[in-house]
This record gives sequence, structure tokens and C-alpha cells, in this order.
Amino acid sequence: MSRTARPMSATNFIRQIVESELADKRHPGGVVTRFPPEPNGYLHIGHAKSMCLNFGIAQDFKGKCYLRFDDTNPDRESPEYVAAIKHDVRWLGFEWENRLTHASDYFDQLYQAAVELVRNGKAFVCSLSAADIRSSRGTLTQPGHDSPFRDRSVAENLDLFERMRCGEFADGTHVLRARIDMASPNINLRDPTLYRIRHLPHQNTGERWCIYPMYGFTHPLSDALESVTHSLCTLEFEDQRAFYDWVLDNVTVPSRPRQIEFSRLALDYTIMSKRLLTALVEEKRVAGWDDPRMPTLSGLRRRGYTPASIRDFCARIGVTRNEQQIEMSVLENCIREDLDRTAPRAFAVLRPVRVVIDNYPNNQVEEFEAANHPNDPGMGVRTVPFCRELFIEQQDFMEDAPRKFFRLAPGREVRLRYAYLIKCTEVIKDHSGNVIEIHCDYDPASAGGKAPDGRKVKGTLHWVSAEHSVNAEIRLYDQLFVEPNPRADSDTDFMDLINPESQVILTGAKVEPSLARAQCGDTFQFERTGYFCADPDSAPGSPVFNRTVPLRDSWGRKNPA
RNA sequence: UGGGGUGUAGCCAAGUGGUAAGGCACCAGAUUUUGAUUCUGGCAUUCCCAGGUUCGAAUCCUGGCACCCCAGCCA
Repeated sequence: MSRTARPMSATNFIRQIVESELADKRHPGGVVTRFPPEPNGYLHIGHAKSMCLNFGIAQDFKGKCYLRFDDTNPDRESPEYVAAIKHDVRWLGFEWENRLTHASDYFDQLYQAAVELVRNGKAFVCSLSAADIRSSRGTLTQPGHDSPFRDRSVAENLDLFERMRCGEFADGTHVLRARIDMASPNINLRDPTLYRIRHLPHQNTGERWCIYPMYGFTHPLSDALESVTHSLCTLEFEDQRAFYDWVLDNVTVPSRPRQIEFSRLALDYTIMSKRLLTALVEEKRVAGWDDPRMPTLSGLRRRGYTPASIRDFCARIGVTRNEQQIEMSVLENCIREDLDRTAPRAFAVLRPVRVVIDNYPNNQVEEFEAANHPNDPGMGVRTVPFCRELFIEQQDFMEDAPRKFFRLAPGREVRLRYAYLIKCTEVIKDHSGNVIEIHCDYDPASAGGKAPDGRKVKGTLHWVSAEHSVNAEIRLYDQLFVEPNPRADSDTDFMDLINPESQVILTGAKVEPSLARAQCGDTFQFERTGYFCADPDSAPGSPVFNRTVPLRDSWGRKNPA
């Protein structure tokens, strides 16, 4: 499997815009996009959508895409996040080559741009407190009023701004504001803040600055400096576009990018807000950013999702301006489709119960050949050891079984896949009535699982040898929340909606011997059970597997446990 | 009448005046040594609603309705 991303097959309204502009020769320098994460958290699947869009357009239209860290707020950003983001971008299959940048790389130019605005009377130093700025901004329905500092002279503004930069003032004492229109119906145009004072070291620029530019000012200029042609962002920035354009209209810039918005991704039964994901991590409600229940790329990776499956998902959901609330089944379908093709099969018994084959020789061991993939002989075969005592799945035995239960029950015959047909002769229970041992007879003529006389045996079970199997820990994962949209009800704390069964740890699982040497990240289909992935917690001889996704199960769906 | 957006099936989504693609989900059947996979068929006489224009409207016009975003010195 190639590490490079396949282009998104589907088109969308943004690609159509790019295409028609290219047809009109509007971009002689080629199309340029950018993926601009803030390094204040880990990337999630919503970012994957943005990456597929931005890097995908660059790839398909022979353009370029920058990976630009939007690092203008030093108190939330850290090198740990920078490193994690770079790792995740590469993992998803995208390459920035020599186009790794930071908004902070442009702090000098940004400062000069601010000075230019001041010189032209388009910006002023405001010495109102944050609270006063807020109250003078007006409301959604009422205009704001001008700051008393709005008409400071250019000379005074220049002097003050310079002194802000030199560290003469404490945090919060002054800000630089654009001089636009306090009565604008668009609140973003009511003299928005351009620079604030923060005496804080920065993850990239260190101690060099104590004033930091705001997003709304930084973003259009960074785009222009990188000759970005299409600045693609999510819908909540739509109202900011007027300010984006104002900046580009009022500062001398080398190029003229265009902002286009698309809707952000929401997935059922999870959350995509970085603030809330951070809270889950910090309050230790999950094991970390890479907890397999998290919608982060690192979480999905640890869960067993492949980059290709996530790219496929992004292609399937499309890019529009509609609110997107996607069902989990879409994502699950993508990983099942990928892993069905690529994951070798293996036997693992999650909740074992002992089976004794009374008519099988006591010390005999046979090796049966098993296909690594039933539909792909190229994936080869392995052998699995068989002996008198085995484990099967507790769920595969029922004492009083209905007609349609195609598994083991007293007097009934099933196939042990690749091995023999066995018939249940006796059930042994403990004092509280739990089945602890199932006795069977096997048909010696059915080696390999073939019915010698062609008799129909509907049920086929997976199994492991009691003597040869390996103990394993298996972690079952399910949706993180019990509500499709945990944020829907503002009276309910989303923490209270965490699914208590989102992680179920099985410590007594028995897996076939070949699985003892599973390497972290190896994926398997445990037959009849699901897709699993070896966790980094695995140790030699004691593997740990995460369930990526269960197999589709038309029996279990109709007969919930 | 604060501003900006969005309404096509349960969830996504094509569609750009010529008679509703596709995916997921769901249902039915075939094949199957995984109740998996695969395959086959079904699933919107109608596009938020109401009028209008037109031979013809999801597409154009008018008027409603519903939902989302915006009042950080966050991004």
C-alpha cells in the first residue's frame, strides 16, 4: 500500500471553483493551499477532512500545500503538539516537503503591516480594559460606540505601539485595534483587536516578542505572504471574511488570496471540539490523546484505523456548506472494507469455555492448515495445533438453543473450522449453574472440517487448543458517548454522557500461537469476531489487542445478548 | 428586517430549466468451512412550505418557516 494519498475521487464545490478559475488562467503561479493547525492539541478526524481537501487539491491540480502552524497564542501552544501534528500529517499520507511554516515566521512582516495601518490612520492603540472594550462593542442588535482612544494621533499611536513591542507595558494595558466601524452590523468589523500584549515565551520565537498578533490579522497576511490562492476554512469563520478582505485591502501585500468556507465535520457519539477533547485528557477520563476511543488521528491509529480508510471516509462524506452530522457506520464501513482486504485472519477466543473431545486420543496433537485469507490465496496459510482439549467462545454454546442457533448445543453437531466436526454429548456446570466444560465426540473422518458423507453442518466455530493457545488481553471499544450529540443539551455536562462500556477489558482471552509474536500495529481479523490491532502495551508472549471494529453480525443484531 | 449561512430519503450527497446519480444504513434473496466477505433485487411520483413564471421547475421569481454561526485582548 502506497504511503501517498490517493486523490479524493469525488468533486465538490471548492474543487469546482478551483477548476473553473484554472480554466480561466486565473492562477498562473498554480494553486496554493494551506493546512493551518494551531499547535494546542492533537489532530482529529475533522482535521483529516481539511487535510484531504487542502493537500488533495494541491496534489490533483499540481499545486502546493503548506503545513503552517498557526501559532499566535503562546499560552496555549507547545512543541509537543507541533511534533504530534507533524507525525499525524505524515501518517495520514501527506507531504509538505519544504513548505513547513509558522505564522510566527512572519511576526516581523506582521509588525510592519500593523505599522503601515497605523501610519495610514487605519489602526490605533486602545487603552481600554478588556471589559470596557467588550461593553463598548455593542450587541448583536445594537451598534457599539467608539473608543475614547480612537482618535489618537498617528505619532502617538506609532510611539505607543513601538513601546508595546519593547515591553514597556503590562499585559492587558493596551491593544492595537483596527479602525473600521463600530456601528457595523458585522461585529467582526467593530474595530477588532490586531495585537495584544503577552509577556510569555513562544514555542517558536522564544523571548523575542511580548506582543502577539490576533488570528484575524495574522491569517490573511500569512496567506498572502505564502501566495495562497485558496484559503479554505470552516463555516464559523464566514463572518470574518469581511475582515480578512479588509486586511488585504489595507495592507500592502504580495498576493491576493480568497477565503472559502466549508462545513466542519461532526460524527455521531463523539465530540470534535479541541477544548472538550483536551478536557477529557486532562481530567483523565480517557487514557490520553491516543486513547483508542478518541476521534483523534492518534486515537484512531491506536484503535487500528488505517490512513487509507480515513482518507476514504473523507472522500465519501464530501465537502459542502451543509451541517454534517455523520453516522459512525460510514467510518466503520471504511475500515471494514480496507481491513477485509488486507488483514490476515486468525483465531482468538475472547471469552473461553473448555471443550473436551472424549473420543480424541489423549496425547495426540495435529496441525491443521488454515488460510490467512479465504478470498486471497496469495496471503498464504498457517497451521494451527489441535488436541483433545480446546477453548471455544462462551457465546457459541447454548443449553436450550432455538432452532436457528447454528452453534453448539446438547446433541447438536458443529464444525470446528479447518479441524473436525464435533457433537456435544454432555455439559458440566458449577454449583451456580455456569457451564464450565462441554464434552463432545468428534468424527475422525471429518479432518479439515469436511463432512465425509456430505451431511449438512450449518455452524462453523473458531477455536484454539487449550494446551497451545496463548493468553492475551483484549480491549473492546465502543462509542465514547451514549448520546449521538453529547453537546446537544446544554444543561447536561458532556462528561456525564461518557459511555461506561466504551472500553471493556478482557484479560482471559486465548489466542492461537501465531499471535504471540504480534507486533504493535499489526492488524488481524479474528474470525467471526472482528478486526483487531496489536497495542503498544503488548509484551513478548503476552499480547494486547484492541478491537478496531466488530464484524457485521446479522445474528447478533437480531439476538442481542 | 442586527449580520452571515443552510434546507434533496434515517445519515451523507450529486444535481446548475428537460422529467431525482451514488455511498452508508435498512429490508429481501443467492453463494459461503467466518451468521463475515461477495453477488442480486428493493428502498424520494418528489427536493422545507405556499404561491408564481414556463410546454416543462429541486433548479428561476415572490412570500413564509425551520435550523446553524457571530458580541475573546481564542483560533
